[in-house]
Amino acid sequence: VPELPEVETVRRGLQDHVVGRRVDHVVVTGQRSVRRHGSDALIAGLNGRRLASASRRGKYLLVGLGGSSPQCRWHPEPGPQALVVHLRMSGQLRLVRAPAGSVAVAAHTHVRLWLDDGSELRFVDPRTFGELFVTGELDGRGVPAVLAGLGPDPLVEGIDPERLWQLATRRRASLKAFLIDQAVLAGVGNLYADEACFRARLRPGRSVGGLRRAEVFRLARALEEVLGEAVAAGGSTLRDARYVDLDGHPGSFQDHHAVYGREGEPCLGCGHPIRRIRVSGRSSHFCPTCQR
DNA sequence: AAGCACACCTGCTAGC
DNA sequence: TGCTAGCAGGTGTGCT
Repeated sequence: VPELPEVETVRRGLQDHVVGRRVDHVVVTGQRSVRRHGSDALIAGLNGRRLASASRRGKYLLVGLGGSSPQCRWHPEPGPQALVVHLRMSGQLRLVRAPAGSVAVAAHTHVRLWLDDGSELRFVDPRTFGELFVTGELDGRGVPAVLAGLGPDPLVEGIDPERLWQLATRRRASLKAFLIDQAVLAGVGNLYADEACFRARLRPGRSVGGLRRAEVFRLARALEEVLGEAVAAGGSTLRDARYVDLDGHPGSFQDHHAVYGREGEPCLGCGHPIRRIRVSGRSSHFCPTCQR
């Protein structure tokens, strides 16, 4: 559920309240959240480091690390490093500004970072799909090598409709599968794919290779609009998957969903009941009269 | 070789 | 009312 707009909202919170702080102490209580390189590597990579920047690529958060760069056996490469965070399905980053240790620790808190201003950054994740790791090997834009397979980020690089059209014509898969493919665009997930399809008046089950050029261009515009509005609204917070920002506040874009989570409810455009089907294994919502 | 099924998890809910 | 089976989905892997 956390997709580009939700992760971007968390990024902005980090930018405003965490960037510039130094990590004084790291505690890992959930090994699965640090499974990529292990807790020793995370602690060694973060201890004493300055959190120098907060960027994002797709659904990945990238916190640039400054300050002393320890030559340790876990991060022998010289040059810049970054803390990479992926929230996956249920991960949350929460900032506790009260004196460290004075606020009850929520269930499923797996990593705690004590910062030099007395605040504490916590990683909470009931389903433990999310992860944190420190990596070197950043390219010129500060993107880790492990994320090299991601396509352009709609907010960072923008959406090139011509490129989207070129990619679409070579495929036989569904429009839904195309949109949630992170190599096509980084950051679009099931929810915003459905909302963009509604705005472009295209059914998610359409074969993407069968789309006309004008339809793909319409899709590019729809994606830009939906993602932009969702970011402005602070993302979507659903009933079950309760995404919240750094301060625990929900987003409000769920109040503007046209189709997602609205099965059986009237289409905002024509009143016809919204339908839900499975496309490429994903729950897909659409209006059968407005979308072709 | 692209495209698909499946595993990984826990919390919520629809349906007995 | 209480229980459980099923569903939710991002990504990595493995199979076709």
